[in-house]
Amino acid sequence: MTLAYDTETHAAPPAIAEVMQRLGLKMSFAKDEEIFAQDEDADLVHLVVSGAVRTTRLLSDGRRQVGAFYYPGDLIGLETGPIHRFSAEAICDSVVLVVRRTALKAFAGDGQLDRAIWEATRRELERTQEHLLVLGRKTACEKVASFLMSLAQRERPEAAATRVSMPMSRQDMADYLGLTIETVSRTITQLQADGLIEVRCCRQLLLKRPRALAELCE
Amino acid sequence: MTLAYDTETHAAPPAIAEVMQRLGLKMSFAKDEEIFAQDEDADLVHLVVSGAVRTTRLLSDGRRQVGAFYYPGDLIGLETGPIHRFSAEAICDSVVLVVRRTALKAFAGDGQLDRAIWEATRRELERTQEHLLVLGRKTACEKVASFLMSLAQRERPEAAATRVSMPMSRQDMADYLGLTIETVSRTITQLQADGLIEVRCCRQLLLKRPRALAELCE
DNA sequence: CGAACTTTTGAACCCCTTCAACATCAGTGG
DNA sequence: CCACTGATGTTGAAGGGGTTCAAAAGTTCG
Repeated sequence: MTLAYDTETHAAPPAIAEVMQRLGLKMSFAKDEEIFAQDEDADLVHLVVSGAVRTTRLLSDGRRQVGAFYYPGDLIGLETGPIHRFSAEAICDSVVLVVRRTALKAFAGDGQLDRAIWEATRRELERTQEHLLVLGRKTACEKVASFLMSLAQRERPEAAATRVSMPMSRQDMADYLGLTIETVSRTITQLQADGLIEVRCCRQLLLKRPRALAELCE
Repeated sequence: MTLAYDTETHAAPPAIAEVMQRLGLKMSFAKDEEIFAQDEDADLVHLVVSGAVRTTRLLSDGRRQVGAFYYPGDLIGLETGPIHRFSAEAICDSVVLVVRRTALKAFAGDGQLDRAIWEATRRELERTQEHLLVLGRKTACEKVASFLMSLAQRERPEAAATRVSMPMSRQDMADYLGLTIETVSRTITQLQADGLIEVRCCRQLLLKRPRALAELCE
C-alpha cells in the first residue's frame, strides 16, 4: 500500500492518511458490495487499503455513469458535501479504513489539515474536469486510449508503465467512458490489431507503443 | 447583481464576495475576449459583475469542451490549482471584479473564509459531476432539456422559471453538451414541435411544460 | 465437468454527425 | 430605405460511429 502524494491519483495527503491509520476502523467489502449509497449522509471518510472501488450514479431507467475508480492509498469522501451524490461499491473484495468526518475535523483545527482537505477536493475536481473532456469530445478509440494511459500513469507515475492490470469489468469501463461493453471490447481488439497494445488476459494488458497511445489522447 | 448563496449556481459565498468588492479591480471584456488562458498561472480570482463567461478546454485538433457558464454574482478561479486547466472567455461584453489570490489569502486566516473557499470548490465539483452524467449517459434530447432546466433554475431558484434567456451561442451550447450546433438546433425545434417549449427568438425561450422537461432529465 | 458469468464477435440498425443550402439578423454604407 | 455583407441559426439529405440484438467463445468456481 503506497501513500505517495501524487496529483494524478486520488492519493491521500500524508497528514490525513496518518490520522486515518491512527483512528480508522478496518472494514471489508465483498465484490460489488455497496460501501455507501447515493443520497446517503456523507459522515464517513474512506481510505482504500486493498482492492478497488468505483463511484457510480444512476439515471431512473438504470443507465449508469461511473464517476471514478479508487485504488489502495486513495481517499474517498473528503470532497463530498453533506450528502453523497454518487454511490460507492467495491470492484473486487476490498478493505478500507473508515473514519467519521467529525473525528477528522477535530484534528483539522491546525489549518494544515484544512488545507489538505481543500487540496484533495481540488484534485478531485481537476480529475473530473479531465473526465469531462473525455466524455464530451473524444471518440471511442480516444476514450479507451485515455483510460489505458491514466491506468498506466497510476501504476508508474514517473514514466508510463507498459504493463497494466485492470480490476474492473468491461461494464465498469464502458460506464466510465460513456460507451457500451461491446464498443469497449471491439476497441481493445482494434488497438491490439494495430499493435498498440497486447492483450494477455482480458484484464491484463501490455502497452506496446505507449507513445502512440498517448498521441490518441492529446 | 444578486449575491445570494445558492448551491445550484457558482454564486460567491458572502464572505468572499465582500472582500472582492472591497479589493477588486473592475475590468471590462469584449465579447469573445479571453479573461485567462489555459495553462496560465492562476493567481487571480474573478467575480462576474455583468455579462456572462464560459470556461473552455481544447483538444489539439480544435475540438472544444465548455466546462461551465458563469453569470453575475458567480466566482471563477477560487477552485483552481496553481495553473488554469481551462481558459475563460467573455460570452458577451462583460465586467468582472479581479483580485489576487494572495490578497484573498491574506484575509483567509480566520478559517471562516478558508471554509468558504472549500465550499466553493466542493460545489464546483458537484456541478462538474452532474455535468459528467449528462455527457456520459444522456441522449441529445435529454442533454438539451437538462441544460434548459439548469438555466431555468438559475434564474428563479425557488421554482423553475418559465422564461429563459441565453447569452451563449448554439456553438457554446453544443460544446457544453458534447453535440454539434445542428443537433442542438434540431433538438430545440423538436422540443417546440412537441409543445414543451416556445422559441421567442433564438436566445429567448419559454418553458411551456417544465414538468415534462424535468422528466426528460431524471 | 458443468453452470453462470464475462468477454468477444457478427450483423443490422439508428442516432447523431457531416456536408450543403437556405434563412435570419445586425451592422454598414450608398 | 434598401442593398450588401458577414455572422449566426435552421433545415435537408446522406453517411458513419456506436448501439442493439444475438450468439459464440472464454473464464471462474462450485
